Amino acid sequence: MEEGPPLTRRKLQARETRKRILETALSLFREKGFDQVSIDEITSGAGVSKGSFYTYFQTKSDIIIEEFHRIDSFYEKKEAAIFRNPDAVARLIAFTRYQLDYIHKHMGFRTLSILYINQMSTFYDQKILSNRERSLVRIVSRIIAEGQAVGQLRSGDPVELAEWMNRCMRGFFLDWAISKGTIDIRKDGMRFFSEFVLSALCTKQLHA
Amino acid sequence: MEEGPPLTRRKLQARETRKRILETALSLFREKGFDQVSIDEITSGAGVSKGSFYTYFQTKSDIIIEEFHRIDSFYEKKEAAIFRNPDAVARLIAFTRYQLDYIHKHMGFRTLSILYINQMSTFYDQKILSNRERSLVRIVSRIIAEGQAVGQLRSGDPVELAEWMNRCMRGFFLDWAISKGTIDIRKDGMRFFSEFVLSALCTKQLHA
DNA sequence: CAAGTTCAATGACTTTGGTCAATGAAACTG
DNA sequence: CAGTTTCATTGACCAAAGTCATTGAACTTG
Repeated sequence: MEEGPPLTRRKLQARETRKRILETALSLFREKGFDQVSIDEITSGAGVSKGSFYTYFQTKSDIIIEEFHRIDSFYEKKEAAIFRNPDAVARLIAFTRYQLDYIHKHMGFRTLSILYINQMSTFYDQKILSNRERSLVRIVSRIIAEGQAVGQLRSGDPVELAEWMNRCMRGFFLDWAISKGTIDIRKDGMRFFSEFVLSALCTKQLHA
Repeated sequence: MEEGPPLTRRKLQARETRKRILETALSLFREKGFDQVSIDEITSGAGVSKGSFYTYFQTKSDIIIEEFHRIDSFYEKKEAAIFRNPDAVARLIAFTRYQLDYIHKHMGFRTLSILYINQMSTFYDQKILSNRERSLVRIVSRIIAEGQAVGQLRSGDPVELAEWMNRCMRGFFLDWAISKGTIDIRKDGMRFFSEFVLSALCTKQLHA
């Protein structure tokens, strides 16, 4: 999958150090919460110096970013199940349900906040959220394209429509993050999606 | 408008101090940018101690929050002009154009980032963005209700629909903030709104 | 108006995220 | 294998946000 870099002993050691920092940090975050963990705590826990932390990560929240990428492999894993649904609308609903469940179960609003804050603050942007290469965009735009082919969904560039749909959901996640989880992510999220966002994608209204 | 608290000399002095801090801070932010201004700089500029800053504001970004409220009086001022448009769709488009223009001209993506970051971080939430009392919600839900009455817009609770619409726009602003202003807020924002969000509000599709 | 209370204001102090010049072992090179 | 370069690692250092015990003038009370 990846190209093979020359794996010298040094590189191996470096990779090991990076991994140890990452895992120590994640474990501490899980235990005490992001804000309650200092970088000194992470590095002394991992048995490295503070400087080492910064050779591998730009900021404390970069650790969270690293974890975030897992969501895309989750989508990949669910792709087949999503496409087992009969039509585009059912697929989009299934997709959204998986998304809400995953974020509810594996991320939480605090992590999502950190992610958004990181993305707004950092200048060396990794363009994580709006990267068109993401599985998120790939899967949704595929569903949309197929829905258009059978006339179930409105016309327009499928990738752009996927971005627009995801953007609306991002608005929901932002509201959720700001509400500190007060909003019911699964119930309110599904309602917002199926009652509102989805209808922007359909050629006719779903609801009388 | 406000109830009259007993205005002792002390309270008067306190109000004056608060005002001086606020204005010094805003002026420095405008001059050098939020991140380039330290609290020490603000307080020494205002001729008060650092502790004073924290008796009036919880964090540095609270200053920005204070400014943010101006946008609602801007909406109020534009309300009449908005309602001069012939129908609900035209009004919603006009509203959105004013919104995008205002944010483009008077806020900028950095200020918006700070606002969102503040809202996600602070625990003593002032619930600024999703507060149903805001003019933003009042005006939009009024447009929607009138649009429903003449059958131009879909049915549903106007306040909820207004929140949903605003949420979608918040998604756009988040993307804009993350893109560091790379996205063209007025062009792309109008397109996103009129081509996508708006169609979730209409009984029939606008575009063939 | 004297004694007691409030509270705006202070600034030294703590915490913590982030920097960077120095180090030396590992990796090249001829 | 001696000389040179690379680069992971270090930890003292810095900047700046945020805390809090203390102060004393402004207020209240009897």
